[in-house]
Amino acid sequence: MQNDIRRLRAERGLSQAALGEALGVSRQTVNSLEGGRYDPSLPLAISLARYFGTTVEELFHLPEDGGARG
Amino acid sequence: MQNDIRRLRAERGLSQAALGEALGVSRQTVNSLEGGRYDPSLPLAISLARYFGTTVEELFHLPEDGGARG
DNA sequence: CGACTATGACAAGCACCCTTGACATATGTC
DNA sequence: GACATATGTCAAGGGTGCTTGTCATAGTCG
Repeated sequence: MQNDIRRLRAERGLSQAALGEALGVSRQTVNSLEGGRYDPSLPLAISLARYFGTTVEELFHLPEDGGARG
Repeated sequence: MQNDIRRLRAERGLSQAALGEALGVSRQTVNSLEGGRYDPSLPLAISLARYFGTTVEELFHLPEDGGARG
């Protein structure tokens, strides 16, 4: 499942550790999410979307989703 | 974590089993989600929101959210 | 009553989310 | 070279999402 965490974090000049702290998770969790190693829990996904001022649907993309290609 | 699954399902006249089948999960999963026994995974949450024509943020409410109380 | 549907709930089991702790590389500063 | 920050990755462990299987209750239909 793809996401835009890395891009949004970089736009804000945050380190993975700083983002993790702001969200109440470890830096390894942020790193794993950015690397697509696994999907966040629903509460964490909502917290992430809120933190970046966007929505869960904008931040995370289902595999069947296709993306903004067409 | 609260959600509006039961209400939306009832509005459509679906059984828990029918909804589960439409989403690719078991009826026990639907039952547990409605009963608030646990939160869905992120992919399932997105699928649910889509199925009901709403958003994850509308369908699921963080505990700190307060709700429509004031 | 007998059969079917819908719902609620529990148990065991597997996979996954997230944690802490650790090791490695790359960059920048002194 | 020594130190600090930022990132990537692995391991072990605990909590939880979802599965199949099962039992119980309530309502409807014959």
